[in-house]
Amino acid sequence: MSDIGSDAGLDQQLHQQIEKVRRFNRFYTRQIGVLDEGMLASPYSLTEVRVLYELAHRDQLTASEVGKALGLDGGYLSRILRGFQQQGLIDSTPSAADGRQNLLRLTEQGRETFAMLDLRARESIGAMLGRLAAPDRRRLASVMQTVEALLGGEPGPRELYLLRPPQPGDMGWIVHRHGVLYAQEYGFDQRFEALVAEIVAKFVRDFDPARERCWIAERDGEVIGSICLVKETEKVAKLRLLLVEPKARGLGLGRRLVGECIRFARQTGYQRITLMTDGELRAARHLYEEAGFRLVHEEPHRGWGPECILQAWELDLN
Amino acid sequence: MSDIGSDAGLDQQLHQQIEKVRRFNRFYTRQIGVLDEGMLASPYSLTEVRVLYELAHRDQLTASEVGKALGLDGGYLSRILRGFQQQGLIDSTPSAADGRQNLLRLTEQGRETFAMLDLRARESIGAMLGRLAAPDRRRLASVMQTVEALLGGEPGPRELYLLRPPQPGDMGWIVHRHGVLYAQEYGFDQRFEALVAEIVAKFVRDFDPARERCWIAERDGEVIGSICLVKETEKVAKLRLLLVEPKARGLGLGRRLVGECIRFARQTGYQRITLMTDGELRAARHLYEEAGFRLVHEEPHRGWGPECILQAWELDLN
DNA sequence: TCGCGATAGTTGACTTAGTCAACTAAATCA
DNA sequence: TGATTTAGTTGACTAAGTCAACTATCGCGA
Repeated sequence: MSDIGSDAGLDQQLHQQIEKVRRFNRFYTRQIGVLDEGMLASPYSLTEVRVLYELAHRDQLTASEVGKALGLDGGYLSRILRGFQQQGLIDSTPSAADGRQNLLRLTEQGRETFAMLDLRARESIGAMLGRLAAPDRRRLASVMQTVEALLGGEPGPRELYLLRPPQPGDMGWIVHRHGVLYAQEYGFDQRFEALVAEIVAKFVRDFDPARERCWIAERDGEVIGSICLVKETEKVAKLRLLLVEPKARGLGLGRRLVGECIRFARQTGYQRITLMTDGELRAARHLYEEAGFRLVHEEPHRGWGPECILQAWELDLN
Repeated sequence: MSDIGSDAGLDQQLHQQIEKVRRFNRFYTRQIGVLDEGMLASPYSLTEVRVLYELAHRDQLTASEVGKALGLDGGYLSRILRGFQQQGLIDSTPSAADGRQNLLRLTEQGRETFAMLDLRARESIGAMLGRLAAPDRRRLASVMQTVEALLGGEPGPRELYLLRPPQPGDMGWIVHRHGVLYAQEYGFDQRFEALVAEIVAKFVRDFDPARERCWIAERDGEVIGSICLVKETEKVAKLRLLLVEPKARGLGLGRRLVGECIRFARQTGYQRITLMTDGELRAARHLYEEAGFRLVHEEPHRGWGPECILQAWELDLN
């Protein structure tokens, strides 16, 4: 998916964003420093506190697990743990399963010590939050979650996707995303979005559950695609509102959606499916051809800003 | 720090917020660690890089100013600066004004060295941002600024939100959020969402730029509210599609939106504003009353699932 | 104008935090 | 069975940072 263009504008925007992030990093480094200051009063170093944290939150850990979790040097960690043991904060029992390992757990005293440190950390953050008004606090928490979600977003091996019937909000989503994506990619204006809104409204208003259907594709709780099949006449159905989010392209979702429509149309007794599309939509065109649709008509159209070519496609279901 | 009320609820909320902040701190500490990793390859320690940063960004600094800015120990800093001087990165000239001070500046070579380090830092952040889609990047930058503003305790009147004309996608957003929120709060079904879609479509189709308007409220690149004023007759305007996101309540946004509409209606020469609302919407009702609207009619309605009471309100201008 | 407390900067002695490499003992694999 | 890994320990080392004592200068008030 090559982006719109490598404008100098885009580039400059990225630079500004980088500067903002750096600024934030400097700021937050200092902020964390201030918050950690409280820990300096305790006889434990920051690293030691983090080790205690790990031990308090997962039981029966081995030294190497702690080391891996925190990225610590083995030798360093070994000494920290010996110190803890001498102070009676942890006890270690040789693992039955593996003679090389020791299983570590906080003792009662260790638990108390950690609780005290934990409380202090909470207090220091509580004090920071206390300086904010309640709505600002809420906002801060929510906004921090946003940062985490945006950056932590391990794309990883995610679920494929799920097709489901529409729920409240989905119809609006269809309008919203059509508006955004067609503006971005073809420069269509609000009139196009309004047309989609009308189509959607009509679909819901005149909905015939026996002969019409809408599918929403969802992945990780996020809508990533849509398609509807509506009745045009008793024998002819119309495919509408096909959309696949750019970030969900390449999953075969488009093909799947079109496939569902065709299957449903056959099963419901239609003899033909029609659809309208814009000639510019390469990916969509490819999908339709692949599914057996034929281009039956095209004409220029100029109602949404830039001129485009409206195409009518048909598929006979014999 | 005695809080507003020692509700268990408030208290628990604060605790959750504290946990979120701590979680964020752990997360971001690691994040910064990853970003700083690149610096490890250079012969300069993180502190040294920060000192160079200060020197590069403000000229004619004295050692103590740098020390204060970064919270460094004087002795430590003194040695770092001597090192820089020996490597030819900075030169220091005794201050004419104060014989104790030395004015520090980067040499040409120092400037080059810093540029190299700075580029590396930018690249590492650029790589991080590069993994995000453009809108997410914008959002991240903006949200980080918000964290900074909230914690930096700039008492200055910071930009709470921004009102702007609609862009592609916004109309769909209005439909989407109406659908979701009214389903959540009143159990309305898709027919309500469809009605909103129709209203929106009609608004765009028949839009009269001179006498109609729509405002979108945005915060951190995220839409948080909307309102439209449409022409009903030459003398009567209708207020529609007022929505404030739950998480943006308490900012006075609703009042502001209604206020904008009234101001615009006056200025445009309307003599009356009407609106329809549901009797259940307490917050909205309060807003309208406050703005001077009177309830002129109500009747039960049952087209969107649960029964509700449709109310007509009016405001005479002047 | 003298004197005193504060500030700018330096230096030596020290601690803390963390790294590296060599080692033992147990586990795993071919 | 022997070769290789892995868990954990230890000693020697370095980098990063702190602390306190010191000199030189400044600025202010008596």
